[in-house]
Amino acid sequence: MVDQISTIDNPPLDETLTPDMREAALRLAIEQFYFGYRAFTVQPDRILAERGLGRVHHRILYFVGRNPRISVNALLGMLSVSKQALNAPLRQLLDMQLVMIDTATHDKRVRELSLTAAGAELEAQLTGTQMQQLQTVFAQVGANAEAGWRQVMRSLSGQG
Amino acid sequence: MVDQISTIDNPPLDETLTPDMREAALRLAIEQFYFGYRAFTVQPDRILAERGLGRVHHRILYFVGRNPRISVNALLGMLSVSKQALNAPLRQLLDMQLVMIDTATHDKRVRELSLTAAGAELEAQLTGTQMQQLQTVFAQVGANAEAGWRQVMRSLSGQG
DNA sequence: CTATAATGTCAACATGGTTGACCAAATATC
DNA sequence: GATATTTGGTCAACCATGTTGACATTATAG
Repeated sequence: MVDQISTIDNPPLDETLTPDMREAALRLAIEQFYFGYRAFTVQPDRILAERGLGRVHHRILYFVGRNPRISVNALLGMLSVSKQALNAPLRQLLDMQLVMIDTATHDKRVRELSLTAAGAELEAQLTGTQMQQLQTVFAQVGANAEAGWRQVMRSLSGQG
Repeated sequence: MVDQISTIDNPPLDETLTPDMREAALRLAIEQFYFGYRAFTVQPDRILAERGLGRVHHRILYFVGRNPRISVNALLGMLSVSKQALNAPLRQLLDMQLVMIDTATHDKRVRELSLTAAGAELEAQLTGTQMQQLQTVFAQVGANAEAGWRQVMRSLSGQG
């Protein structure tokens, strides 16, 4: 695999390739995806570990930060986890006063989640490392490559 | 977040953006990365689940397939896990006759791993769904966007 | 002969997830 | 107003995946 990365020079797919070369190119892409994603999660994981938190907490902080006053149910939907899986880490974030909870005025069953100032600060730190990492890479490869990357990612996640 | 995806039209970064817009663009990229990667692992996970296997098994099958006669130690290095973590799933794959083991001729301590025919078949099926997914997306977005995506991924994983 | 390396295995533990069951409070419906 | 449904919380049992530490085996190296 390291072999492939060094000997095949990151070829794009086109119709002139033999099936074998096409397969090799696609396998290389899979590996780049895997290692790229892994590299992308290293820094936040390190910061989280210092506070005894994990990736779940990061995801909660991220989505609550992006969606202030989000309901528990809506958050569950975004994270695609069960409420039981959310319960423990969310309660932990509430105890640590990184997330705060309010009862909705329109429906008193609904609990609305928001970040506290401290929570927003931690979230900014976590996401900041990833934003910086992306910014560095985007600066390296240029706006054209960046736009291509976005297009592929959007299409993959079904938004394109 | 869905809001952002639908209202901001996937802007590339450039120096004319305000800091706020720059941050929004980078956050959008982070989300695309997260959801894109998640979408990328859904299909293999489904196939694996049918056989009672997990992602670990896929990773083992993949790297052994790409590196026939790989030693246990080398495999550990690629997966970045402890030998204890590898032990159980690897033994399972051996028991299921998807991976086979040989003693190296040059050093009888070393055990060399390869896929059996059945293992190669399953690996091809698993990786095949991902290759097809990528191929579809690449065809949709064109060779230029694909090349950009590869550049970004390579740079992220530290190969560029 | 002894030290080191490659592998395998056992135990204890942490994390993050699942499903099922059940409860309370608030709202919706008949 | 009685009843059903929705939202949320919690307990328990379980599974998958990972960790570290300790120890044994075998083979190679010095």
